[in-house]
Amino acid sequence: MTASVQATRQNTGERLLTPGEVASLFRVDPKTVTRWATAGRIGSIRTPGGHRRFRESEVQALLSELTTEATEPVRH
Amino acid sequence: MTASVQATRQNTGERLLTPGEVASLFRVDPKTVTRWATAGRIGSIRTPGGHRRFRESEVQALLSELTTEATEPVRH
DNA sequence: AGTCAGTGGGGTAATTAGGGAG
DNA sequence: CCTGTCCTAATTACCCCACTGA
Repeated sequence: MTASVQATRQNTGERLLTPGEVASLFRVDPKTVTRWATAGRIGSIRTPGGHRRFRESEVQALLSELTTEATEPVRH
Repeated sequence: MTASVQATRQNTGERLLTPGEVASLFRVDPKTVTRWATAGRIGSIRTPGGHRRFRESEVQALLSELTTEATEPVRH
């Protein structure tokens, strides 16, 4: 089927990450990532079952801010 | 859309997605989408052979509803 | 007639959510 | 204020084999 491959990429090429994957990127516990989502520090998509998925683009953006590492905490 | 793209179209112009396509959108396993249908979390249409198809509008609505969880003011 | 990726059904590990205490 | 760990329950992921769909 040729349509399946195409339909997969229709959504702006937005890749989603699991809490565990995000946790690995930040070197933190998955629970911490969950708290970030609850506090609204990072956007999240919930599956019908209640599990969270995170946009890779948003995660990358947050990682970029970390590499810019200022001595002063980022005011949000 | 007058040319080549002749995807699965219903009378209502409703596009149908396969379990694999829906799974890609939510970053879950196709089997998980099947469980959603079994649990009634998402509507499904069965082919004469028993395979499930899902309405794109319903899937998109699910994604939209569950996309923004943070009601807290997010400042950047 | 065939091929072959995708799906369904069943069952068993691995993640995750949520609260709570350190 | 933020994070890592412990706990139970729920959800999800990966394994098998047989069938469907294009």
